[in-house]
Amino acid sequence: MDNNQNELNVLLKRRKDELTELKSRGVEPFAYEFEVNSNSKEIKDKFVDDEKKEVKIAGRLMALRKMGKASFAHIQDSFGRIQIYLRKDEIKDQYTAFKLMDIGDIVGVEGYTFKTKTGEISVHVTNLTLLTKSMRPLPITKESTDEEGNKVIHDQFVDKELRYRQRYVDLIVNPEVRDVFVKRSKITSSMRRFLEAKGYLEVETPILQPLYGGAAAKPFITHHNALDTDLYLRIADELYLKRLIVGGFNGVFEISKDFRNEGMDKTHNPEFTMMELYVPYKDYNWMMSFVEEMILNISNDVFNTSKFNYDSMDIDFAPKWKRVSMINSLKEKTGIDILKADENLIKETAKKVGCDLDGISGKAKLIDEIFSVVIQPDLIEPSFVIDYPVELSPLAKRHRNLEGVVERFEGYVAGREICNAFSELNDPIEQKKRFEEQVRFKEQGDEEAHVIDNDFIRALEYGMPPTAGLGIGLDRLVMLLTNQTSIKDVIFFPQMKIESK
RNA sequence: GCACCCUUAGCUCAGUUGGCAGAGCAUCUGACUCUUAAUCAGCAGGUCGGGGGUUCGAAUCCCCCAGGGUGCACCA
Repeated sequence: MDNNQNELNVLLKRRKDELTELKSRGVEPFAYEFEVNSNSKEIKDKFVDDEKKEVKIAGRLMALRKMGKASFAHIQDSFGRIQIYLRKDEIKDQYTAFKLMDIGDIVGVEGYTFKTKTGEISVHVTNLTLLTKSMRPLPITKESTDEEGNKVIHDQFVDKELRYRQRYVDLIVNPEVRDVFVKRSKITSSMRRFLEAKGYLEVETPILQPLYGGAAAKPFITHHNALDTDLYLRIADELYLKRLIVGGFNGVFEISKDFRNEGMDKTHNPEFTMMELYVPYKDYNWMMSFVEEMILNISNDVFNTSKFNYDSMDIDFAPKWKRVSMINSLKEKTGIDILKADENLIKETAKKVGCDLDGISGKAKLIDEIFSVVIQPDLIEPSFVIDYPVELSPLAKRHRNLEGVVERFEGYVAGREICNAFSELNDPIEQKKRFEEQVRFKEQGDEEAHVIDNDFIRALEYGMPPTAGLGIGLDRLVMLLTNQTSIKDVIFFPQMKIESK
């Protein structure tokens, strides 16, 4: 990139010249360390009027107001911004060096706290050390305060492409971006603590797999040279985690990346983060309560509330979430019993409710499609949709009472799916039949149908206890809790096309 | 994958009917010891995303390409 960079070259050259000039004055432009004993936030929080407290802080110069023999500047550290004040008569040569510094340079500041006559808590500099000379100009944004005291940002750095490709710049100049990712980290660690406190073991299973399974999706294919064999990047953790339940663990979970070779949009990135949990001797009813408890716990832990607003929708994670039977709700909305209806009737119904049937075949997929049109958009408050057609769920256990459905639920919030869970199928004979059915789907052209995993069958043959399993898409959960409508805004480095030139 | 929209200075954006490519900020020069979107004066900065076409003349109209965004399709 960087086409047409004459002007940019001028700016880069200027900074290079300054670097040379600083070196010739004996200033090391890339220092080795600097010990701090405070930060921008702590200084502001603990400031007492008339107290000149000695502090050492470090940060990036983000605004400069040079006035001949005295200057103000704002430096930004990982906690925020604070103003510094420098006088030539006090810091002498360092003031000359300061005049060669730019927005973007990282400095170490020694000084004492004070309040300016306009009331801003600041640091009066007694020693200024250049820590890193910035060789490239940052996008300049400016902040002001309107009459109501709200912060107004001018010339905000908004180019989506540049922000995603150069996330480091985005993080420097758009503080709210940083907040989202801090929240993301806290959500993940809160979830991890919750699961560990319940006594479940965090494990790691293969990302490179000779067979892919556990979900309906197209995989990425890669090649191992020494084994001279193709391997798949995992599309789900499920089948390996269930092998570990066979192995006797009292509950295992994994938080990690899955990969699906499919389209990209506001809710899909080719690599995404999943949390999968498997707990022996439990079923999907137990898991529903568990999800309610876990999500509530995370929202209270990280946000101190169970109430959120997502994309103008009010959401409350306080239990108990609504239970919606897929079969019954479809009966109510369309008047047909989808389990008894034949494919033609279902197809007619699908057309009637306005489904786009391109590329959709088979009873199960038609049902799924009708559901997504007539039910899903109304699931704003946290809800569990329960009891799915067996054809859609080859790894789930048949319902103990209802014919044709499995014990499965998906959690929906704000019309979006956030988790998927079931009573796990542990009958190896039936599992084999279900896999064989998937193979038939595949032969009929369903590219996403499961492949048969004989080692997994073998594991089940040794005996897997009744088990409840759960998958939560972390990225989407983070989107909900941080009110982001694009998955790209909760992933540091979303997948982009390769930069040309 | 399909449709539509966007791409002009380092950043944010104007640019009329096709008629000399503009502003603010940043940079540069100078002034300025409590400023805060600092201020004041001056200078400079462009292959208008790339390529082709129409035209006396294209940032502007047409075609192709690239990147990005949005919607649809598919999926979690």
